[in-house]
Amino acid sequence: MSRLLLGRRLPRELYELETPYLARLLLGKLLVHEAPGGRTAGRIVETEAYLSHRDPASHSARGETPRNAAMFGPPGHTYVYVSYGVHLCFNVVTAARGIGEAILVRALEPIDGLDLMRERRGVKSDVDLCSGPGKLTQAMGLTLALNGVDLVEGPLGIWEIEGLPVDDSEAVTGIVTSQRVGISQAADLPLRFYLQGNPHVSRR
DNA sequence: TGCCTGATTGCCT
DNA sequence: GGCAATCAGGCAA
Repeated sequence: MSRLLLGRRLPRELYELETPYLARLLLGKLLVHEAPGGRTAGRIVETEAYLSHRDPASHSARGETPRNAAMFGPPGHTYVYVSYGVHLCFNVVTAARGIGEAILVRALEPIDGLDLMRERRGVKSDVDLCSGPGKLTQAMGLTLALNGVDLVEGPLGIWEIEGLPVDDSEAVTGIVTSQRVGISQAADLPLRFYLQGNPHVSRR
């Protein structure tokens, strides 16, 4: 996918933008992982914002612990954690160091390295490769070893690409704002964002 | 120390 | 639609 050369990696300053605003801005951007086994990349189609102490659903709401320490780290780094003891969730740390805000990437549209994704996931349909937070970490080969790493440089990054090919199975008509998925605290806050009509969004 | 819950997924009925 | 898998953190005792 030589188109990558036409894009630019998102700069540090971008990750200091207001978290809900940035969650919308990340839609359509490309998450790229250069792993030893090969490159995988996916277009971000669904995100959720998690705020600091003012958001009881956020891992950071009760202060810093060894588990959520990366969430309090510098912006533009990752926060990866184990969910339900089984799956991993991938977050982008935002706001200044010590604040504790992040964006959960909930779904990707597979763009590059599809064969490697299929191998890792072992599913029949390509729609099942990255259509959920636990699915995409598996498909992209993300591990706990990538918790706290820098997205501005290194093997894992987010790119803005000119003319990125888009899934044409359904027309994308805009950005939808809704309630976050799978939480009970502050469930009414409109902090989930996804591309309307995109078949890779986790819940339609 | 022990119990309960959860930013989920996939298999079973 | 129901439910098990599987484990770390939070909180009660």
